[in-house]
Amino acid sequence: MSITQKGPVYLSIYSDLKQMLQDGRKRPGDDLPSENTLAAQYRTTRTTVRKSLQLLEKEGLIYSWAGKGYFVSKPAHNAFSLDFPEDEQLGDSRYRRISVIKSDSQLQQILHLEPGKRVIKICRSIDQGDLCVACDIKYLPYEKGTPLLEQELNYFVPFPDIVAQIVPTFLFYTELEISAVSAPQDIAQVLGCAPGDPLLLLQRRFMNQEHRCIGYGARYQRQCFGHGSLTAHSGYHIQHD
Amino acid sequence: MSITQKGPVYLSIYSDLKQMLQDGRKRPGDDLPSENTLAAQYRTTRTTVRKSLQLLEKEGLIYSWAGKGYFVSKPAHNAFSLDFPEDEQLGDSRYRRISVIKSDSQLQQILHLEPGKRVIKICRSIDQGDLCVACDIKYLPYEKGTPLLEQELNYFVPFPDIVAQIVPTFLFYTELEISAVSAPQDIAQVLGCAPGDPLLLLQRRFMNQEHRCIGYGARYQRQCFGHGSLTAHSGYHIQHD
DNA sequence: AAGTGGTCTAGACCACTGA
DNA sequence: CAGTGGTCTAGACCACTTG
Repeated sequence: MSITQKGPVYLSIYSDLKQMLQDGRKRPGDDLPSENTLAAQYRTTRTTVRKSLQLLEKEGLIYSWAGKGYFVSKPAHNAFSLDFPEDEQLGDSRYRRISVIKSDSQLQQILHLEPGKRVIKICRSIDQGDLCVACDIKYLPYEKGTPLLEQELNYFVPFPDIVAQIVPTFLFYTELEISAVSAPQDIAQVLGCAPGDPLLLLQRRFMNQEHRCIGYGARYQRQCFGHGSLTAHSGYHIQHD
Repeated sequence: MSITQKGPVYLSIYSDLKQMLQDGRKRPGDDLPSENTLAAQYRTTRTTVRKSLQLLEKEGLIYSWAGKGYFVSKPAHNAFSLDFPEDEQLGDSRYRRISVIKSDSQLQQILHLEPGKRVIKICRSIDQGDLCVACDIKYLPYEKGTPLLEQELNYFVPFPDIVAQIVPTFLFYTELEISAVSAPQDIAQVLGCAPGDPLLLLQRRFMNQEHRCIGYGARYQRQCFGHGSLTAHSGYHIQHD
């Protein structure tokens, strides 16, 4: 039954089964051979067979139902994975400015700050050649006596890593909001585009476990030459291609 | 050592270890107790301990290095998951029109068709109350003699499911491209907005295993009242909250 | 050489689904 | 009731890393 002969047994079983899904021999909703059947077929034990099946289950290709068996699942073609490019990946940074400012009411609301509390503001413009493709404003609550932070800001440290110095990296998550806006006057000037031009607005909110925002970043991104758009993927091509 | 007493042993070990990550006792780069150590601690076998560790590994919280041990990984705060809302989730469909048209050169390029080949064109507008929030154009290569397809198109079948009738559902994946555009004349008319207004343009390309586009959809989406933007998430809050 | 994770065996008992 | 998956035991051998 096994075509693949090299490597661990459980990988042979795994790829044999996966092949059956990929060439349409097994379709969504169909059932798979039982663990015992497979164990007999491959002359191995249930433990090994289970390892193969759980690999497929983890990938979302199949699911199990105790007492019934394994079944082919229906792919979720609406679940996308998206890689958010850091500024550095997007282009070169021409303009960069860090300042500590008094928070206004809007910032106080976003970052849940007491009035008068100060925030670090990081501005940046990102170029590709002569063209400015994006500009970026980030805000962080300012805590005095975090020398590390002040050090790091002089280098090109990705924003999540900066946030991770305030809160341990497992204790926060990120929300990304993607929208389209007309270029405001000041942004248009930085980007060198006309006010009113359509821009992608990417807002990142870094949230702690209590779901409070501990860091905020807004990137205005311009459309140009195949850049300036975001791409995401769904389906089973990414896994092993 | 175990705090959790209910349920399977491997879940106790799992949540104990996870707790150590979440409260900062173990930080990215730190090593974890060895399988043998844990097995002794919990008075169980390596097999059971491995099950716990592989759960954490699958979630991306830790990784293993044969011969060395397990280590806490650095979270990828740039990897987002995004749920693409189907038309039905977005609002009600007011306008809907299906037609079979001759492909022009642009469509032929997108869908890799021979000249003259016909395509199914599905137009739709999506409303929330009195407001049109999005409009949507989808293209599919037209194959005569697929009565199923023609049936389904009269109902509200999600686009991926329609594509799945051409190609088995495991044999294609989706690419999503997100960009910002100025509303073209015709789209503006449908949406009831001014030409030139900023719109989110969401283009979906359904690709087969040979990376050829077998279905295309473009949605122009308008900004309004907290709707009209896409949100994505990254980090470890989604898993078990 | 001792310890680590990776693979695998040959059993066991359980709760559950279905005829 | 026989069959299924879920959990677990108590071993084994391997390749690898580290002192």
